[in-house]
Amino acid sequence: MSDITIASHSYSFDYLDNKLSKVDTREKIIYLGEALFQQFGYNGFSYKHISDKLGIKNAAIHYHFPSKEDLGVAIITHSRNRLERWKEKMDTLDISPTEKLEKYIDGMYGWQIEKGNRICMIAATGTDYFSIPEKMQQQAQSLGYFIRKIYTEILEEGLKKGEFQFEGETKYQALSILMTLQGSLMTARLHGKEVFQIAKKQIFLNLITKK
Amino acid sequence: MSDITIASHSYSFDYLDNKLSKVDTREKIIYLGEALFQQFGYNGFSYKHISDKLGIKNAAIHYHFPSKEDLGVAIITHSRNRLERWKEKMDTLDISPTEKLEKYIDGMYGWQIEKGNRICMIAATGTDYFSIPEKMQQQAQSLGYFIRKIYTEILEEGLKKGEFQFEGETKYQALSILMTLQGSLMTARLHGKEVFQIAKKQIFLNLITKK
DNA sequence: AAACAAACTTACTTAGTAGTAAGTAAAACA
DNA sequence: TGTTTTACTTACTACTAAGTAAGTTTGTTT
Repeated sequence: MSDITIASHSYSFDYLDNKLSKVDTREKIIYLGEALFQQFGYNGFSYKHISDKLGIKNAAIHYHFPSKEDLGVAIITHSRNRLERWKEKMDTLDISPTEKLEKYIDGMYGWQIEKGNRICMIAATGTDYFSIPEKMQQQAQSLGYFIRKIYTEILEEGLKKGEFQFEGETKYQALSILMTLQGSLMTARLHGKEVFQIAKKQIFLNLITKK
Repeated sequence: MSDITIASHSYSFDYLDNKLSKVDTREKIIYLGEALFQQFGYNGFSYKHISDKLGIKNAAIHYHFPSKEDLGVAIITHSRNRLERWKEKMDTLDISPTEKLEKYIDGMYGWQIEKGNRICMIAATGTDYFSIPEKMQQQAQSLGYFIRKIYTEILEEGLKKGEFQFEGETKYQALSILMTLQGSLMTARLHGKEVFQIAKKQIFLNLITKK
């Protein structure tokens, strides 16, 4: 039984099973919570969805995360930690800005489409912004700035090396690219996965130096 | 009493009062429902929020809209009708593609930021996509294609008249612009209204012919 | 004046939500 | 070996959600 039903929409979490079986309950809750949060929003999932899926009782989740706010905070923290660890690994690679940008786009956005039509953490917190606790809002803000910084640095490097060419300030071009990617994950739900590939293609077309 | 509180976030609806006082209850419900939907999401608002604000009982809303699905459908229909009427008016204006694009961006996205940090209807339906009724999903899809067509036509005209210059297919550039605008409304919640202006600026920088 | 329908209210049901208090089994510790 | 701690379960509470059935008021039609 690897399915979960929310609002008559049955969703498969098979892809989580492998990971879930290897870690403890606390981590399982965060993993599943993260997926649910990015698929159904903060108001769209409950402790029961998680406990049913994990074969435990809802009180068990309250043991690990007394309030939903605690869980929400843990989810964003987990998401950020994973991104930071991944960035460290990426930084050791000696690749061109163009390759780097593509790896970042695929690593941060591409897989979310494949794995259950998720939207990114910034979009997930953004849409529910006025109904999530203040702590989560602050975390999301900070995560957003962190991501903007990453992309600004990549564009900066691409400019210097002459691989990229664009108008306006680098940090604003980076922000613009991120907003496009955010929007593409959402639009992909309505109009299909292809729109993400289209977004990616247009981003590079608008960026790569014309010869 | 012009405020409504959802998840300890009090929100002002003053700007609706003027309009609300002139129309009947059914229309008031749709007006307010639309605002709430775009601010808090489909799962984030209830009949009680609406009835409290309008000084009626929740059953009164059920009289006009037996199920929440009926209300949701009415909200998207209303949103689409307004856009269609507005487009008809816009089509009579004899303005350049550049001016036209700016008017469309401000008319469809700009005011949403000012009036209660709304996200656009496509983003609102996209984030809650898996927990909204199928009818709403279909309507949202159709509305999305309609909007894409509008922007594609503007870009097409701009290309012909030599005002715009961009890489890739016109319909994909239009889609890319729309996704950027969508993302900007969401990011504006976390990082402030300025990001919408930045998005707009970058869109035009990437579009306007360099001399 | 009587009948009817529109637009509600009152009062309720059912189901789901976050959260809690008290108890339990097994592992870790002293 | 006895005690404490960890990780739960059982069994609840308080609350909010959508939705409904029956009654009430008000205005309109016949």
